[in-house]
Amino acid sequence: MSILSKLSFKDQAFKLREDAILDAATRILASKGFDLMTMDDVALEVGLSKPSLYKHFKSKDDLVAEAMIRLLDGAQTFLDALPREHAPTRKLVALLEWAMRVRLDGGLPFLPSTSPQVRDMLTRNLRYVTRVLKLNGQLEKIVQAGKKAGELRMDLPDDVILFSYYARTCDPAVDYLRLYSKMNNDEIIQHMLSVYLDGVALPQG
Amino acid sequence: MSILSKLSFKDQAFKLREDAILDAATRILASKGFDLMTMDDVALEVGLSKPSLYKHFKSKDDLVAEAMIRLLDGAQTFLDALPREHAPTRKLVALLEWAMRVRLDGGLPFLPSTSPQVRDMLTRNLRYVTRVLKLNGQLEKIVQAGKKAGELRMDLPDDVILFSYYARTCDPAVDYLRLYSKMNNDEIIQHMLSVYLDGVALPQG
DNA sequence: TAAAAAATCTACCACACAGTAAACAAAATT
DNA sequence: AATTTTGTTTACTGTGTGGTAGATTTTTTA
Repeated sequence: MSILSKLSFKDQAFKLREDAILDAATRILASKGFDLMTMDDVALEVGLSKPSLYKHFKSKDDLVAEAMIRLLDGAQTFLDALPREHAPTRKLVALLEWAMRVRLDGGLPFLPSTSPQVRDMLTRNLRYVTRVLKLNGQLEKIVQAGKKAGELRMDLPDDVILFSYYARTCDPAVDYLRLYSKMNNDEIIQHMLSVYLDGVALPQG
Repeated sequence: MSILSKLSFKDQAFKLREDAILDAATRILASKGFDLMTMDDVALEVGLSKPSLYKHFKSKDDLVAEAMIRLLDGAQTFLDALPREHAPTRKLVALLEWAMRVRLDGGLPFLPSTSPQVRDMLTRNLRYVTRVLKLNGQLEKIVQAGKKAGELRMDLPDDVILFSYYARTCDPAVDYLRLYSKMNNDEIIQHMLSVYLDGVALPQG
């Protein structure tokens, strides 16, 4: 076994542990939120001791930011994999559906609308901000294409369409529907998409 | 001055201080969120010492719950004051507009979607839950009336319309529009309402 | 104005949690 | 096998904050 392959094996193991930590952090974040998540929680869940976490992530903020970055990377990968020929709205819907499903499966919501402190912490993380800007730029183009194609309302500013879009990925209505309605995940997603696209009002005429 | 009027004067002063505390808590909650708000913050802002706060509210949770209750009472009052002859959707829109304006003026969002802990804390507060249930019951009836009147989509469950409604009162899109767009509050509100009612998609045909 | 009562504040406690130093164990290297 | 190196853990520190006891001031009553 060469030095190189040994190193890569080590790195592989290291990466595996890192993913396990991120998985645990993601689960706990999704269930308890940032402030109630302690580093001891994460260490217990992943089966390591707290100091070992700090070999991988230099702080709690860093750990959470990395979890969010992994989520964004997943979104980017999903978006990149969509057939180029799909209509703009179809792409938007597909990604939103993906984000909702991630969340309903115990994952994190896209937007950490949760609290100002988390938002501030993330905006201080360059790696995170870079990814947000990239994704945002692509989605902005898709929205503009959707308008041109006559799929999206021209009278709404791009901003409004986009921010409403992001907001749907962390919409508390999803949580409440899961808690208090008898719907399954697919029904919840379909209704949320329907409200986002067509609104709740009956079109007159 | 009789004993009775003295007592009522005292009570009045007490009530005034209590409102001042709630005002301060509301401002701080709206800006920093629950977890970053400390009782020392509130005491400083209102110009009292911390122990004095505890003469009015037995805990931080209690203080925050009372702030939310005051907000709900405001909503209830607003709803009660709406002319009975207004169409259902008009009532819904008026209340939603009111809630958004409160928030844009530095008040609290209706739904504490912020974090699971706050939600749990509130659901343990009977006074809060009672008000939520009452308001929810009335809004449910308005939604049903709106469907009957042909204003709201019949194919959407009441749940979906209602939870989406609540979610709009704490929609992060509002924050982002305020931060990153050049719109004034009225424009933001109009666009948010428009998206809720009619969606972002162009109606085909 | 003196005594009693109420309100308010200073100074503190207890606890939870992020982060770390140093002892300890395991692996790799010779 | 001996030695170094790497990785892990136990046990701790420091800080921030919710909450409180007791001193202190203010107000009320006589």
